[in-house]
Amino acid sequence: MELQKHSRESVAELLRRHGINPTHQRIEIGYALFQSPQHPSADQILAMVNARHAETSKATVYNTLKLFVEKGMVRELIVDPSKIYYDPNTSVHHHFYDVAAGELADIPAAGVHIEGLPPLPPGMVTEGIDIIVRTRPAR
Amino acid sequence: MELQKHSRESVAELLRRHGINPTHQRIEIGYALFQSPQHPSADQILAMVNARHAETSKATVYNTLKLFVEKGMVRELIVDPSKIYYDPNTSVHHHFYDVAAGELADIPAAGVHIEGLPPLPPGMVTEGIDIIVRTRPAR
DNA sequence: GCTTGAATTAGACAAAGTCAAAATTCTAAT
DNA sequence: ATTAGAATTTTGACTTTGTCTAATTCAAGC
Repeated sequence: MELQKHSRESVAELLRRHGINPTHQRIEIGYALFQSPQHPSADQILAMVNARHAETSKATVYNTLKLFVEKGMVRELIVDPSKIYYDPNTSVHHHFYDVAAGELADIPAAGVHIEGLPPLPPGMVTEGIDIIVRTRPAR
Repeated sequence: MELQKHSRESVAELLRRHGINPTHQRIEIGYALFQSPQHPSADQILAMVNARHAETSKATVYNTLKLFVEKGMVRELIVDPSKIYYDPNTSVHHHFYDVAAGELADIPAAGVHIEGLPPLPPGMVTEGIDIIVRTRPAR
């Protein structure tokens, strides 16, 4: 399964498989992302990568995440108006989003059906369908 | 229907109905929002309101939109990682989002069903369910 | 008119992400 | 090993969106 813990070696191999040259910084960024228990944002990845000593710069993190997305290795999640979360699971799935904690949890797509959607606007094709179940703690 | 063209008078009445004191600035902001053919962002509303002459400040637009949301008159749509779009239609519905044009279109909820969602995480309640069909022009 | 609280303003500020140019690293060819 | 060009990273400035703060204005009640 894609979401198993990765070693730095397997991250490098994953990068190569997606047509990405595995530089030191890219491996560290990929490793941090795939090790994270939550879908991290860019600034969280930056903090993780640089936790022990400076490994990489902010711009490199952003540039690298953008490359990962372009190469289809990672998915952007847009649930918060001020930041992007990154999801290493590119298979079709959806999310619970706890708005109080700012945390995402995967909903497996298996068994989830949407019925009754109207036809697309003319001339358009679907890029994806996001289902976000916004949750908050019960009071 | 909620989405019919509004006069400034009917915007004022709508504000009162939502427990909002209808000041001049609030009426102008509400009028711009309800007149917009698209779901506008804050900066678009600011530009519309101030098109002929300075009617209000940026901070007032943001403060006012926040109040409209709190009072349930307007809904925030989060489909773009860098800005919030505002939707005067607070009934349950979903959206097509053209990522190339940055434009939203309503999908009426009637007939739309989601089946197969798992139970919520323990201790949580649903605040809402967003379905966003991301579209792009066909090539 | 005065007072008080609500509303607005203007400019500063913060956060997330981007940009541009310089520096550094990488890679392939010799 | 060296070189050259491409790729990548770095640094600090910048942009955009939204927030904050203190001063000012407005409106309602007395």
